[in-house]
Amino acid sequence: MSEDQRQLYYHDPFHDDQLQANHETLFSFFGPNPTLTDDSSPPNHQRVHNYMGLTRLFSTGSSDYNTPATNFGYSSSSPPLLFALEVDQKQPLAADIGNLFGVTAETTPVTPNSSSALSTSTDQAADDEHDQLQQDKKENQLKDLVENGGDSSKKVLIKQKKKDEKKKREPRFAFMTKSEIDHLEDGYRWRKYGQKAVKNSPYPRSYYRCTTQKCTVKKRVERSYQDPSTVITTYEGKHNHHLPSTLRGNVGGGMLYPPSMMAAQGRLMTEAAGGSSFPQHEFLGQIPHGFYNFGGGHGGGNGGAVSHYQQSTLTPIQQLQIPDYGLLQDMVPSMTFKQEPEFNQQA
DNA sequence: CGTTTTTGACCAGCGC
DNA sequence: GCGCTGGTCAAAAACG
Repeated sequence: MSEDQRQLYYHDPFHDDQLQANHETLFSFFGPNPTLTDDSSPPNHQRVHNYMGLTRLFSTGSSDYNTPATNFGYSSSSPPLLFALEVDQKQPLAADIGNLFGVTAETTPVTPNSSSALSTSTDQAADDEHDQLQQDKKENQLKDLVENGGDSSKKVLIKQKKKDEKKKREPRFAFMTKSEIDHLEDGYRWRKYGQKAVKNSPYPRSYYRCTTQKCTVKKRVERSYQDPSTVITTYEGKHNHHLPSTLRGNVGGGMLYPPSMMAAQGRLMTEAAGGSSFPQHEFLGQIPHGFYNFGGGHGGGNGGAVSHYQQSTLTPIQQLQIPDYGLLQDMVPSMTFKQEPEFNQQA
């Protein structure tokens, strides 16, 4: 591992409250081009292609669109996570995070020993405590209402119940992506339904909804104001459908890795997940042969590469296990993760 | 013409 | 209660 990569790892664009990381899940797949800390360097290196799809990255390739979530072991007791991914792309990125995690349950406190550049764990704990207080408060209010009786109270009660139901949020998973474009292609079709200015940030936040009927998955896309080259994509909910067969300028379900990712020795920032037990695996060796030769960057026309990729035999990694999250390699069969040594040493 | 994006308005939660 | 902020709605505009 290079020093640059180390720097990249410890770059912390989320120590502020911009991401609301304590509610979310952030995963980090930083690549070998640690430009997060040095964006002054022009992209003069060859960007072989700049299109990728996490759809396949995080799905096993099986037809079970919920498999990744299952494999990831996300449950009501799972702490939030946040991925960060360097894509170094100009073309859309595919990122099927929503389907990846396919979550339905609420998040619960994260393990307190999670070392985090994101400061998510302690914040999460505090937040949950706060949530609990709020919940207690509400319960007391409801109790009062019931005890006092009366029609008006009933109405308020109903309203309150509705509120509570409405407030139940799907868990969220946020990805950091080093990208020049905001909305990253991820294999699903999204309709933008809102855009808001973000406090303390010159960059707006966009709100998208999955266009598939009865699918309630949403995602938010915003650019980090601390590192404008980084896009923060937050998924909420679980897709109840497969990838659309027809996609705009995309290959349905196709997964194309950018070289930066492929050579990334993809690593996971594990602090939110308990931070530690990633075995040392190499990633580079699993790049499908000839993968770099497809025509990404030319806009579309990448079916051949997908075909090639899909035909590639990827080395399964059985040992990769994330505490509380299950086997990540089931989700990311083409990738191995290197553990940042420092993450082993809990502060 | 159907779909998607834009954008101002609206609402809810929260802190003061 | 008021103001701020995040999130959503929905009509109009833009797009393919």
